Amino acid sequence: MVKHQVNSDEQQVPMASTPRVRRTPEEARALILATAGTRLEAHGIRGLNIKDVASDCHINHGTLLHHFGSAEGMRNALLVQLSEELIVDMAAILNSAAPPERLFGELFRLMSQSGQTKLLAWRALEEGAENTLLDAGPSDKLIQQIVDGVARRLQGQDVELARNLIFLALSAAVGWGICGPTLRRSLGMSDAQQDRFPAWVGEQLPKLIQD
Amino acid sequence: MVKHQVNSDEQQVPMASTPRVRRTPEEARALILATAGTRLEAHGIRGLNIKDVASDCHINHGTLLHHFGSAEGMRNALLVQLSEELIVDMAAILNSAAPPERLFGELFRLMSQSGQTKLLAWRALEEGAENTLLDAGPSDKLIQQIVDGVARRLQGQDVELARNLIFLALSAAVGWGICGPTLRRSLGMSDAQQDRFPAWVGEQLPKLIQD
DNA sequence: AGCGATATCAACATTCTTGTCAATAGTATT
DNA sequence: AATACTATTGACAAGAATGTTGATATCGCT
Repeated sequence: MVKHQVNSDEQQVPMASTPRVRRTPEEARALILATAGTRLEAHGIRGLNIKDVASDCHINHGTLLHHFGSAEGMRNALLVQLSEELIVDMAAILNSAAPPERLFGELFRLMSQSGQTKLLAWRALEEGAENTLLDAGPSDKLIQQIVDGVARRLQGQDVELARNLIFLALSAAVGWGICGPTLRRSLGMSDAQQDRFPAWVGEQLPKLIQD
Repeated sequence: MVKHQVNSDEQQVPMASTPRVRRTPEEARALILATAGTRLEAHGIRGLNIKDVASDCHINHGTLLHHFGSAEGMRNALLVQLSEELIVDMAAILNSAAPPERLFGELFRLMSQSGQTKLLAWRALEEGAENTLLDAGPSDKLIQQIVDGVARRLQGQDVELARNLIFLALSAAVGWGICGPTLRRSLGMSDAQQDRFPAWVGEQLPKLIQD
């Protein structure tokens, strides 16, 4: 291990005075959240600690706390951002003219691959069963978006049935997004078959409506 | 707060010498795992730290480490035990003479409420996407149990379809077990309707077979 | 009863994460 | 150019969780 080589020359120069990058609060928050999102994909929930996120941003972790108040604040902000992104993507699908089977399949694929889903599931697992607040935030708006969109597409069908179907699709999307690879291996399912799974779900679920 | 009242009398008695309970290793492990399981239900994953589990057992956390080697070892042992319990319950359902709709419904309910599911999901979330080993342990045996059981009940139907159905049911069970209450609230679904959901799933999924 | 094996305990050490604080350095405004 | 504002930084503090160690008490065995 090489220690700091302090010779007479370097002692004169007082450390090259690290040039600071000063961002607007918006820029800083955007940078941090983007990095956090990347870390969530790459390293899972444990990648969402402020030290590592700040390190990836090349900023001090105190700066991160300055912008988000706390580590939990950062995760909340990330959840909000991911939810908003998900809402946009979902609206695009719901407003498209795609046939129902594509509709369900795409929604399923979107939900299951979203980091938002992972964050919500992780919270539900971390906190006990009693503490599932989630404070009517962007998630509720998101779900409402889906319900409205699907209801619009089903035009006058049984609302109760539609709600159950959505509930099933969302539950499956969450479970598949989290444990999909694990279940796939255990089932001896091929990669190709797993890739087709969202489309298959999209084809099958609408069949339950016409019954 | 009452401090240790040390008077001249008690000074003679050198601390009442806490009576130790000495268990067999099997008893100790069983006690610890039972307590851990209870904590998992009550406090979520965060309840599975060795300090709290040991405290609930009224034992020192060093003792816990003595029996399981590490905190991760304890969680592994809990996962194994929960898996074995789940296998037993599942075998009872699969070997019963219940009609298919009850079969699926009961399997769904069982999977979704199992702590085993929560532990598996938590691992997948904590570690990044790359680390989904799970070492072909009791979970695989569990899944195989289901596949065999369902295949026996379906007798000669399309195996590919059956596998997809199982995949769907398991994914939905995982997602529902974790995020069910959250999704329910967001969907504006009543408690009663959510209670009927497993049964509904059990009725609907078999319909996809006869298609 | 004496003895060996080991389950148990208390105390300490380590590592990780979060959080605090005073000082510093860009940026905009006057 | 001087000044106010604040984003940024480094160093330190606090707490939680895991792990280590030596001593001790309990049980089975002779």
